[in-house]
Amino acid sequence: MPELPEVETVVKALGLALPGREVIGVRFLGAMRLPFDEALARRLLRGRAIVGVRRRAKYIVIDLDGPSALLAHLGMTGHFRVEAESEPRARHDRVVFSLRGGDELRYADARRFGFVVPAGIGPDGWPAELSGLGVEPLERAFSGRAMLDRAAGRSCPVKNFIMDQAVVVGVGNIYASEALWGARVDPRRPAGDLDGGDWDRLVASIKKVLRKAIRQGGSTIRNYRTVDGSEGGFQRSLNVYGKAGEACPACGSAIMMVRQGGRSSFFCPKCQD
DNA sequence: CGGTGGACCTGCTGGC
DNA sequence: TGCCAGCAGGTCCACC
Repeated sequence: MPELPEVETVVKALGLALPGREVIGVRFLGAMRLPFDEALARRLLRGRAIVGVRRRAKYIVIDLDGPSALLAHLGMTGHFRVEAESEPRARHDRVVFSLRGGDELRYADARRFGFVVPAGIGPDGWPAELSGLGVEPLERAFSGRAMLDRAAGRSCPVKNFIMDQAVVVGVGNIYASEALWGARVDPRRPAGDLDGGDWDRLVASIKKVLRKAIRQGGSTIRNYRTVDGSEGGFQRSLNVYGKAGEACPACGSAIMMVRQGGRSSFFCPKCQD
């Protein structure tokens, strides 16, 4: 489900709803990718106020006062809701945090690829679990020059390379295809074969696509919803993702789909080479 | 170390 | 109408 724009949208919504709220109870309802230590969570969280919500890569960090936090990843189908405790539980609710005042923060995840866990904050200001991640794509350090160097000698397809979270974070299957189309780069080209001009265009395209998608609240293709249940809007701006056989918006050629690393890639065989 | 492919899960859709 | 293959926005691990 969620790539950087979707996670960013969720973080913004949680950031409006949660800070100042005190956690007074934690319930683990079962079946998550990572086991949830309910006793530890109660000890770390109960009686503590949420002070902020931030994003690193596709991870969500919910900070509490003191050296503790909740670390979450939405996987493919994870989502948070903040609603009154009187609202009925959803089928796939996994963890419920009771907040003083009667609301609950609920994490639900049908496919269980995501998780929420209590986490400590390390000396770098982030949970230790987040070490080893690549550069944030909207920061200045993510540049064509840096990517040209990073990709030297790499033979994997450029589409897989830009989805490698150890290289650059936040780019997933939708925005990889969209950014490559915008930069007119064939997703099948070996990453190490791109020249400086290619990388300048591709990096600019990634930034542009992600920024626009953030402005539109992410893409809702099927599952994704923000915290209040509303949909994103960027699905209306997609040029190639999910559009095999349709006309390329730039040249009218039929958009092609190929499998790369077990994922579907969409591109225009005429514009992208 | 780098590249590839499968595993992990459930739910929905499209074709027969 | 009903069934089933195939596919889904992510990550991790084993194997070459």
